[in-house]
Amino acid sequence: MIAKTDAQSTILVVDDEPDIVELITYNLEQHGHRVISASNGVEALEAAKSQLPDLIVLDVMMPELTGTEVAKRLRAQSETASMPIIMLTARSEEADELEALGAGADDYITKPFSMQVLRARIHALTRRTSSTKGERQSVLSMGPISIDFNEHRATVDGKTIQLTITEFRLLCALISNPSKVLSRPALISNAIGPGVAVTERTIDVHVTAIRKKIAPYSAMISTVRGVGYRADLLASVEG
Amino acid sequence: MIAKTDAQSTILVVDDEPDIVELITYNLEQHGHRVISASNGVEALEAAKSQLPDLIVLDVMMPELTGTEVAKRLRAQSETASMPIIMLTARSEEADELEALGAGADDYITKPFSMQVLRARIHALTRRTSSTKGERQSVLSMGPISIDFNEHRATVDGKTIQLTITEFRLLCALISNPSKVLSRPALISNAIGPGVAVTERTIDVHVTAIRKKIAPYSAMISTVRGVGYRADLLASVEG
DNA sequence: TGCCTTTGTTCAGATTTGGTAAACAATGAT
DNA sequence: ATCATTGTTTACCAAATCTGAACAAAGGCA
Repeated sequence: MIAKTDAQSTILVVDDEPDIVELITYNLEQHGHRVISASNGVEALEAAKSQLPDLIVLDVMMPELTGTEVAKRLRAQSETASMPIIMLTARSEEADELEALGAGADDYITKPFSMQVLRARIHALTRRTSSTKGERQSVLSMGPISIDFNEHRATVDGKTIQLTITEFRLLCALISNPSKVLSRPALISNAIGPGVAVTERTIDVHVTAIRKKIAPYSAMISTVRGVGYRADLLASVEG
Repeated sequence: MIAKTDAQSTILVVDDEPDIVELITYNLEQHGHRVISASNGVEALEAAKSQLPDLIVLDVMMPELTGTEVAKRLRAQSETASMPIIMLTARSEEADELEALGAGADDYITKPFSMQVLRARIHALTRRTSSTKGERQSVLSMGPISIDFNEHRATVDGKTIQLTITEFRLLCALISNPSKVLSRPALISNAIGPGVAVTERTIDVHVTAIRKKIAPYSAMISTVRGVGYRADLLASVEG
């Protein structure tokens, strides 16, 4: 989970101009996305429903079904209701933008646009949507503890502490979900590997090790009896 | 009343020009948002951490700490890492936009902008985050008592109370069914486990324990003689 | 009122759960 | 091959918690 990039997301590109579709498709594929396309609203709705892409890039001006209308219908269907939508348009009128956003679009870009900007916006949106984790930020901190994902290092009060891989991942999982209680199975799945069968008590052993190493802040990882563990700033205050 | 006022969101507005702050504040308040403001990056970081707003409107060009830098630091703190950020800027250079989005902003608007557009984008962003953040209703409240499932934590008048797992589940069952009487067998099935055989009187013991811990609101859990228990706001009013 | 049922409360044994050390296994380096 | 490091399991202990029993209190009813 830690090294997950947004690279694998599937993106549906909808435009009635083949050139535009091809341009976007090519560029996004170059950057590691899986791309499917549609050239009109009806196709777009079908593709969205059957393929469940992670994001839709949707042209507003299309014959028959406009992008706005497509967005509305997507929002009305429970399977696609929360699918991120970026609208493309040649017109930059404020009214158009309001209509698009009102129809349920998450973002609105006017043509001509730079592919870099489109990618940045796709990234911003998928980062938020793509499930619960995966802040790609390289350093994340919680009170006196901070973690550098890239360098695979953790520091307490600015001093580096020596964590093993498993301990590091466990601490990441806990700190990435502040105050949230994570069950032992969830922690195993996060820190050791999904589907790997290990005793739940293994987690306890690692937690003990981490607590020793983050002293004097060991209370930041609190045990929730019968449920799991939680990383929390307040816990250390209260004792 | 049981309904809470999270219908309108709290928004942090950050800009070093007082006029802009006032304009945005006034307009957003007119539309039912709660607004807090900051005039520089340091204030912004403090406010974001202590107030935990639902969204931040952040000017890029500020003395000392730039908006981009503020965004990066927010993303690096686990408490604020997933806070939605809309960047404002006077410049519409592509490089600026990429830098802002790269720093973790969710959206980017160039000045001069229309308040309608800003509101529409705020709406689009809060709609998305409020729906995806709590994968399931993570917090449930009834008067002074509230329960957070993710954090596995119950609070009375904002103060955390220490519940055992059975007490926690029992309270959940009761509060999830406001004013509804739950029989002891139903409570056993809910809080202890379906099919688990325990004496019905065990529930009484746990209810007693809960009542002590939620004092002075112990009357919120009322006994219905011969039937079971009920959690109810009104019960505490009449005392 | 007096009787009987239901509920409140306390308490102690039984049980579950978590902390930790140590044994054991696996992995990787020299 | 040997050793060091890390991961996992196991075992034992301590602590938290559950639960049934016992008794007191309250409520309902004739």
